[in-house]
Amino acid sequence: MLYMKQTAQSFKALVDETRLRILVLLTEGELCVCDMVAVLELPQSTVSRHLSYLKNAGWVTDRRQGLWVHYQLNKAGSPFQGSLLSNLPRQLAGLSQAGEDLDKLKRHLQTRTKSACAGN
Amino acid sequence: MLYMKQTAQSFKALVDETRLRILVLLTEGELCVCDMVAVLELPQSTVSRHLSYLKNAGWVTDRRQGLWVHYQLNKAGSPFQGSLLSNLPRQLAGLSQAGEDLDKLKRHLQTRTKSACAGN
DNA sequence: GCATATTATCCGGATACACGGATATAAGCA
DNA sequence: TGCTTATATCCGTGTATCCGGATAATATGC
Repeated sequence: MLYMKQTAQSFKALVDETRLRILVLLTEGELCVCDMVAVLELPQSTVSRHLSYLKNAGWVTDRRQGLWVHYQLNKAGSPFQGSLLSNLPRQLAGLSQAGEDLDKLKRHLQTRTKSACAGN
Repeated sequence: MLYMKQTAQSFKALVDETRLRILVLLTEGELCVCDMVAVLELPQSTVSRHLSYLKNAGWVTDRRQGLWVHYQLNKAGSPFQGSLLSNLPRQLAGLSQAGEDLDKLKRHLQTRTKSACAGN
C-alpha cells in the first residue's frame, strides 16, 4: 500500500506540462534555475516550485554552487525511474513545444556563457 | 504545446494508486469489471471510473461480450506507452500491495471459472 | 415487455494542486 | 554591515480530481 502510493506520487511529478518541459531541457545537461526561467518564460516562483516537486519525487538532483543551484536529471534514482528517464526525454524531444524550448535554450546558452552563471 | 499537454494527460492516468493496482491486475490477462471490483474491494462506480480514465488515456482497451466488458492492457498504444507497459507492471508487481492483489486475484479466478463470467 | 445482472454516468462535497505576486532565505561582494 | 543577485517558500484564489451512493444505460433471458 505504501510503496504503491509512493510510485503513484512519483508519476504525479510527470503529470504537468511545465515539468515535462523542464525534463526535456535537462537532457541538454545541468542547468540553473535562471536558465530555465529564461527559456520557459514563467515566473521564477513557478519554476522553482516545479523543480522542488521534481526533486522530491526523485527525478532530478540539485547542487548549489555559490548563488546558483544547478539541477540535473537524477541518473541514480529508482531502477524504474532510471529506465524511464533514459527513454522519456528522447521521445518528448520530438514534440512541438519541446523542440522550440530546446532551440531557445541553445540560443540562451550561447549568450550566457560569457556572463556570471556559467555552470562551472 | 498541444502534444506536450497530451503526454502529460497520458501520465495523469498513472498518478493514482488504484489505477496502478488495476494495471498490475491486468498483467494476468483480460479481466472484467466485476473481477476487479472483487479483488480491489472498492465500489463498482469507483473501479469503472478509473477504467474509463485508463481507457481514454490509451492504457487499456475494452471489449464487450454480452453483459461483461473485458479490459486488457493496450499493447497497440503509442510507442512510448508500449515500452512503459512492458516494464511498468513487472516492476510494480514487486511492491507489497501488488503482491497481495495478485494473490487475491488468482484465488478469485479459481472460484469464478465455474460461474457466469468466464472470460470466453 | 419485464426482471435481472453488469457496467457507465451523474452529482455534491471534500481534498489536492497550480498559479504568481509578495516575502524570506542564502550567498557573494563592497 | 549593507546591497545585490539567485533561489525558495508563503499565501490566497481558482481549478481539477477523487470519492461513492444514486441513477441511467446496456444486454440477457423469461
